[in-house]
Order: sequence, then C-alpha cells, then structure tokens
Amino acid sequence: MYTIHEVCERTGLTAHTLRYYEKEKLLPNVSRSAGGFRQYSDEDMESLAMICCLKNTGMSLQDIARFMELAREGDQTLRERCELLERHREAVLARMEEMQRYLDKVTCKVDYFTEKLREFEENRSK
Amino acid sequence: MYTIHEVCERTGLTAHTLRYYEKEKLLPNVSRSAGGFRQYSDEDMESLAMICCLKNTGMSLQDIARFMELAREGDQTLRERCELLERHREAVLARMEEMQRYLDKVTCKVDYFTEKLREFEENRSK
DNA sequence: ATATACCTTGAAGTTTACTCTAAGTCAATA
DNA sequence: TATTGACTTAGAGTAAACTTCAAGGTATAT
Repeated sequence: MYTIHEVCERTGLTAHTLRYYEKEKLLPNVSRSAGGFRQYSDEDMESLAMICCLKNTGMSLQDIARFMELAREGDQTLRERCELLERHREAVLARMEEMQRYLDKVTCKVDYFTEKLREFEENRSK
Repeated sequence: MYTIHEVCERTGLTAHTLRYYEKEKLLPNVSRSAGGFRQYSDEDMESLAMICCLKNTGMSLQDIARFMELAREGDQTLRERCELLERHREAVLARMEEMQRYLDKVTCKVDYFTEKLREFEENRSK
C-alpha cells in the first residue's frame, strides 16, 4: 500500500490532482486507513499507469473515466475496451502524423529564416 | 482580399475564432472595407498559415502572439525568431517521442487485451 | 423598399483540467 | 503534551481557448 505522497513521487501527479481524479471517477474506490488517509494498492498503481498513458496521448479525462469504468466491469467489456483502445491508437497516430506535417513546415521556415538572416548580416557588415 | 467567410473556409477556423485571434494580437491590423467588414490580404493569409502551424504543434496563443509581434518588427528580429522556432521544434520533437513511448504502452495493452479476449471467448464457448 | 443573411462590437458564458482555500483531523516528534 | 506537518473534505478560483449573446450596421435579392 502506498500513501498519496508516494503515489505523487511515482506518477509525477500532485496530491491535488490525484484527489481530483478520484472525484472525477478516473480511480474511485481508493481505500482508506483507519484515520481516513488514502491507501493506494498495486492495482491502483497499475490503473494510474494506464490513466497516464491515456492522458499523455491526449485522451480527455471524461473518456478516461469511461474507459476505467468499463475496466471495473470486468472481462465482459474486454471487446469494447479493445476496440476503444484501437480507435484511440489510430487517432493518436493520425494526430502525430498531422503534427509531423506541421512541424515539417516549421522546419522549412527555420531554414528560410536562417538563409534570410545570413543575407541580412552579410549586408550589414558591408 | 478575402472576406472572413473565405478565410474560414481556407483555414478551417471559425469567424468567432478569427475575431478572437485578432483581439488576442495574433493577427491585429486586419484592414476593413468601407462598411467596416474585415478584408484579409495575402500576407494575412500567410501569417494565418504560420499561426496554424504553431498552434497545431502545440504552441500557446500567448507565445504565438509574441512570435507574430517579432515578425511585425522586421528583419532585426530574424535571429530571435530563428532561435525561438528552433527551440519550439526541439520541444515538439521531444513531445512526439514521449507520445510515441506512451502509445507503445497502449499498443502493448491492446495486444494483451486481444489475447485475453481470445481466451475469454474460448472459455465461454466450451 | 424590405426581408434576409451576414457582418460588426463588447461583454458574458462555457469547457477542461486543474489549483487553491478554509476548516478541521491525524500522526509523529521534542 | 504540545506542536508541527501532512492529511481530509467541500467548495471556490484560475487559465486557456474558445463560444455565445445582444444590439445593431451592411449587402443583396425580390
């Protein structure tokens, strides 16, 4: 079992964010100690790893919450989760390709600016 | 010269968003017709292309506004803009690599779920 | 000429994802 | 035992990027 502080260190999320995610049903049902403090299990840590994967590939918290709900429903939602993840994967790939295309344009601009700068400094030194 | 409607079609931005970007100094100084309607020049269109590149690679509107301000100041800001774009480029590449790593984990999960689903359906058919 | 559709402005409202505050509880240490 | 620091909650506040609204002006087709 991990304290909220330990989970912060492992996930990079703040305690505020962890409590927020709990409220938003991304990871509800975190158990409490006798004193009412959060205790995260290894299973919770795995769920958090998944949550971070989905979040860092651009899924909204709402969609993550729905995915985690399906996960809690067990094996009968395996197909649905599989399809959902596959669709997400394709959307992310498309997004990355789009980003690459825009980045290529930025790279062109950098090259163009570099050349223009060279000319500009040459003129100035004359 | 293009009307706001034409610019929407070409850029995929809404008229609301174009007016918002003007207010936020991403592209101020758009000229007006006699009746007060916006008229976008070819130069404005080029600026908008740059704005979209930066936005779609994840730059904040605030940072874009600063970049566009430098652009309006002319050639003496070439070096600064060059460096700024280069830094942005590297940040985007790092972000894309990070995304790729998270996506690889998602792919692993999809494979794992697919296998688990196969087993599950096999058991059910028995 | 008038109806309709589109444009203008400033300002208020929305969504997402936090982030902070206040008031109080719990745990560990001097 | 007292104090320090971390934890709890509900709820308010924030920042970014739109998005909508209200009130009015403009352009054009009938």
